[in-house]
Amino acid sequence: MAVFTERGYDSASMELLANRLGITKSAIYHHVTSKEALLALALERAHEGLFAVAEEARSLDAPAVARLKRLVHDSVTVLVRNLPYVTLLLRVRGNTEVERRALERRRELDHLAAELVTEAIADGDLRSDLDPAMVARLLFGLVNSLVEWYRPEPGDTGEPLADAVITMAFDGLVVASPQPDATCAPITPP
Amino acid sequence: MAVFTERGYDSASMELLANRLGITKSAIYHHVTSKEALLALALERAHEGLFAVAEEARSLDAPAVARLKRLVHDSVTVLVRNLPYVTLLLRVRGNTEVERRALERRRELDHLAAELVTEAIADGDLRSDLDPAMVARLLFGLVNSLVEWYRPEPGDTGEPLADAVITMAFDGLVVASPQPDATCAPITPP
DNA sequence: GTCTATACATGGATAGAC
DNA sequence: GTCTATCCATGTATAGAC
Repeated sequence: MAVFTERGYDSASMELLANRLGITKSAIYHHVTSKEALLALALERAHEGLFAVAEEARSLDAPAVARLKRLVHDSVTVLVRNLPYVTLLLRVRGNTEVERRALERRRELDHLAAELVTEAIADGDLRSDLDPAMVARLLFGLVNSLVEWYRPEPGDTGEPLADAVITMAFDGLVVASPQPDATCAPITPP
Repeated sequence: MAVFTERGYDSASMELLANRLGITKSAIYHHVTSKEALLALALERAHEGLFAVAEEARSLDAPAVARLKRLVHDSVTVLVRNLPYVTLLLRVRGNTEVERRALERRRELDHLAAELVTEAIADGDLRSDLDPAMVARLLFGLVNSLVEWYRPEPGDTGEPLADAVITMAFDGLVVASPQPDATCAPITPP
C-alpha cells in the first residue's frame, strides 16, 4: 500500500513491491494471482469503510441536514483511518475492469449524498440558490481532496479535521454571524 | 492531453499517443525529445495560468479576504479553461525530476494562499477558530477537486462554478443568516 | 515529417527446484 | 514460501530510408 500510494498503482511495479517486501517478484505470486488482484483487494477494503458510513447515515432517524453532516463527518474519519486504501480508490481512472467496477460503486455513494442535499434543501435547512448535485459534488470533492495533503499521525482519528470540514462547508469561513434561532435575541445569562 | 487525462501519464504509452494522433511512435520523436519532455511542456502551461492568477491576486489593492476570494475565484476559472493541463499537474506524484520541480512550484502557490488566510484572520474577516494552514489547504483542496468531476462545455468560463465555490466556502451551505452589518437592523423599504 | 525496423530495458507472469 | 531462471509482451527510444 505504501508503494501504491507513493508511486501510483501503474508505476508501482511488482519488482518494486518485491524489493520493499524483501522478497522476489515470484514469491508475491504465491500469495496473489496478479497485480490487479492486489488492487481489487485494496479497493474492497476502501469500499467497506465508506459503505458502512453511508448505511449508518442513511438509517439515522434525523432531518436530512443532520444525516448529511453525519455522512460528511464520518466519511472524513474513515478516510483518515484508511488513508492508503481510500487514496488508491480515489485515484482509480477506469483503465481496467476492476477499476471500472470500483468507479461504479463510488457513484452509488455520490448518489446518496445528492439525495440528502436535495432533501435538506427542500426542508429549508440548506440554501436553495445552489444546484443540489453541484453542492453534493463540492462537498465530497472537499472531503476527497484530503488524501492529497492530510498525513495523520498514528492514532489520529481525524475528529478535529472532520469538524473543521463541517464548519467550513456548512457555516462558512467568514466570521460567525448570529445563528437564525439566536438572531436579535438578548443574551440570557446562565 | 486527452490521452494523458483519460489514462494518466504513466499509463499513456507513446504507442497509444501515436495511434490517437494517427502517426507512428517514432514520428513523435521528431517533435519532442522524450515522453517526459511532453509532460514538462504540459505542466509548464498549467503553471503559467496559475501563476498569473497568483500574481494578480497578490498585487490587488484590497483587504486580504478580498484578495483571497479573488485568488480562489480566478483559480477556478483558470482550472476550468485549462482543465487538461491543470488536471495533469494535480496528478503529478513526484516520481521523476520534472514532476518534483512541478510539485515545488505548486507549493509556492499554497504558500501564498496560507499567507492570505492568515492575514484575513488577523483582519478579523475570517473565523479565528480554525488553523490558517488548514483553511488554506481545505480551500484549495476544494478548488483542485473540481478536476475530478467538472466537465466544461466548450466556451464555459467557469464563472458560475467559481461563484458557487466562493459561496459555499465563505458563506457556508446553511440558509443565509443576516450579514453582520445588517444584524438586527429593521428592513428599510426602498 | 513520417515511415520501417530494431535496440534494449522493464513490465507482468510462470516453471520448477529447494 | 521463497528462490533462480526464463517467457513473452510492451515500454521508451534510436537509426536510417523516403
